[in-house]
This record gives sequence, C-alpha cells and structure tokens, in this order.
Amino acid sequence: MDKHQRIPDVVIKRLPIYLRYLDQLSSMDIETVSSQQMGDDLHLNPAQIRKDLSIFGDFGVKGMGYRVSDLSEKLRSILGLDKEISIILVGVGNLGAALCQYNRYQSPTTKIVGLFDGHPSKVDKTIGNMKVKPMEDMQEFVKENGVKMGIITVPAQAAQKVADQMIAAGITVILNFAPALLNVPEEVKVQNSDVTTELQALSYYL
Amino acid sequence: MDKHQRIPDVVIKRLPIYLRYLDQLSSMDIETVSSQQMGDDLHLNPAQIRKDLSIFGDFGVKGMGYRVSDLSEKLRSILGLDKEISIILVGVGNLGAALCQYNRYQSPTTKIVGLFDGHPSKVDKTIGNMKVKPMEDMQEFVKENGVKMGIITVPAQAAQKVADQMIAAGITVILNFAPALLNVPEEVKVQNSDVTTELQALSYYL
DNA sequence: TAGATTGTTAATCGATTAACAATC
DNA sequence: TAGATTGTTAATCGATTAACAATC
Repeated sequence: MDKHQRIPDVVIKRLPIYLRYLDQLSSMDIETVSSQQMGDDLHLNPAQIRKDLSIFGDFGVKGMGYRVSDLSEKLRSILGLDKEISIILVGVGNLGAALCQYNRYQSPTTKIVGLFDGHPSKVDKTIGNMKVKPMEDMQEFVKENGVKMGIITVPAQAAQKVADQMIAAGITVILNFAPALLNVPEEVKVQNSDVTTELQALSYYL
Repeated sequence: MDKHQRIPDVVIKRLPIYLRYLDQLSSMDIETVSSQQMGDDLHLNPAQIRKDLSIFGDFGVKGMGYRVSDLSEKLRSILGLDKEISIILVGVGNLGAALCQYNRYQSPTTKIVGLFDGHPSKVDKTIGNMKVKPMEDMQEFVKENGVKMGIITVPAQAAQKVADQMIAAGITVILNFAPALLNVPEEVKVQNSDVTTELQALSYYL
C-alpha cells in the first residue's frame, strides 16, 4: 500500500461493484473468495482485482484468497460507507421524487435528508416522509447539517445555478441528473448521470 | 476515415455531449465553431475532439473550424438519431414511471413505446399516455414492433430474468438501472446506470 | 496573401494484463 | 509438504495529447 499515490476514478468505481458482489457471497454463507473466482463472476481480470485491492492494503491471504467479511468491511471503510452519509436533493419532479423513494429502500447508509425545489407549487409537498423545502432554506440547511453531497434533478437550464448554490453552501460532491455540463471549481467532484445522453450513446449500437 | 477500425466506447459516449453542445450553439445562432472553442467550453482537449470526429469523416474546414449545423447533422446520423428509436421499459415502479415521463419531454427521437411489469397490480395502470402491459405480452410486442432497445427498472433480483426475456425477444441493447450484473451474450450491449452504486462511489470523495 | 485551424502522426501517459517470486 | 493464490513487477495495450504539414 502506498498512501501517496493518486487513485484513479476507474478504480473507485469498481469498489462498490466488489462490495455488492461480496454481500451476495455473504448472503450465501460463502466465507472466502479468490480473485480468480471474483473475476469469473464479475467478468473482470483477476490481476486487475488484486491490483485494485492492493492499492488500499494487503487484504488477501496467500494460497487462500480473501475473507469475504473482512474484505467487505475494508471496502466499506475505504468508501466511507461505514457511517451514514447525508445528502440533499434539489428538484422534486418525477425523477427527483422517484430517486428519493428509490434510495430509501436501497441504501441505508447513503441517506437523502433534505428535499428542495425552486418552484412554489412543489414546496411543502411530502415525498416519502419528507417535506419539500424552498430553495431559500437550502444554504442554511446544508450548513447546519454538515451536508457535503447533493443530487441535482432540475431541468437543464436551472442546473448550473443550483450547482453554484450548492457549492456556495458547502457541498463538495454532486450527482447531476440534468443534461447539462456543470462548471465547478476543481475541488468539487461532479458525476453526471443523464438518461437522455445514455440513450443517445446506446443508439449507436443498434 | 477508416471504416475498418473498432471505435472505442469512450468515443461514442462523447458524441452525444458534442451534439448537445452544438444544439446550444445553434440556438444562439452561432454558425461555426473551432475544436479549440469546443474544448474550452466542454473542458476537453481540442486534439481529442478533432480525433474523435475524424474517425467518422472530414467534417471540418481547415482555417475555419466546423459548421455547427453540418456537424450536428453528421453526429445525429452516426448515432442513428436521425430516425425514431423504439424502446420498451420493464418495471413500472417509481423509477420506471419517472423515466418514462422524463423521456417524453426530453427526447423526441428515443421513444418509449411499451411499458411492461410482472406484477399484476401494475398492469393496466396508465403512465403518460401508455397502458402498462403484462410481461407475457412482451415478446410478441417486441417482435411485432421491431424493438431493439430495452430499459430495465425492476428490482435487482428480477433483473437477470427480465434481461433474458428481452434478449430472447430480440432486444440487443439494454439500459439497466437495477443494481445487478447482467450476464448477456457477447453481441448484446448493456449499459449499467445504477444510482446506488454511483452514490457509493461518490462517497469516497467526501 | 497571412492567419487560422484542420486532420494526422508521433510521443506520452495511464490502465490492463501476464508472469512469477513469496508465502499461506 | 505440495498446491493455491496473493501482491507486485514488467510487458502490453489503448487512449490522450502535442506537434505540425496541409490547406482553407
């Protein structure tokens, strides 16, 4: 393990895949797994899996493989999923509301704790067990609750403004569902996830 | 242009970004753009943009740049967005229903034409202007309408079975929102887009 | 024409994979 | 111990970027 190296995004994106797989093994009462087995099941090269994991530590046992429970605990810790993560979501349209509901079931640790919308007709609506708040309340809410992650599900034209407000409030990581390119300072991490763009790219393979 | 080269996925994924950008320029009545300008605005290397585009043809004019309308037309044609694309969606939960509504507004050319769900309580519900059909009707619908693209928004446990059914019916391109790894034949293209996994990866950057 | 910008080659960078000594 | 499998180095592969001749 070398604490000083910069870890590629592409590696970080594989970690949750490993984690999900390990949880499956765990639910099947499988206690150890080799990189070979993982590679077969996940359609990845075993050397790549070993290399990914060895960036963070020596998690394996030579001749035996990886202990499922150990490794999943390590991965959870690396990803920061061993503690609850507070998230706000801005833009409570169809998609925003659905993501909010969806996330409640899926993930206990990544938790949407605040919903905001700029449109008066959406404010005070209840989604899941949360009341939608007006945009004016966002900055204070983020600061008071120490929220660092935000989800943007507003229309494309509004996305940049929302991002600016989030960043001003102290958000450093953004998951953006709007089909818009966000301009953000270097220290802010943006992940775009836009259905329209994805469908258009997939169209090529038809 | 070399018809014989295999085009990397990473290039294909940039094309819709270029296209969206060009449409923005067009709406601002800008008629030409250089790779330098595109790179500045999209935060990409101009050489990369030129290289991407030159895979498909000589779309630029030396000393002048690219004609916005020409280039967007070419990109649309390359991606196959010059004709309507029929898509089915399976799994009409919160997320599925939202995506269906969302897509109606966003994209005229990628069109969801059939909704299916395995759960009787969902069948015959109306979403947008479409009635949800039972899974039993899927195969026939896909074949009759020549549908080649499918969206999966069922729970993880059901995803593989739905994918198998889609592929059996003739679907070759799948956009999968379920947090599950799909095993598919080599000729089938799968794009995963899973909020849970994305949030978990983003958690690392906090 | 002179200036600008393409398309493309060559250089660089970074990620994947093969191979193997170390070792459980 | 012998067999299995790790962690890691070196080789390979592929994508990005710099540089520049061609040319509008």
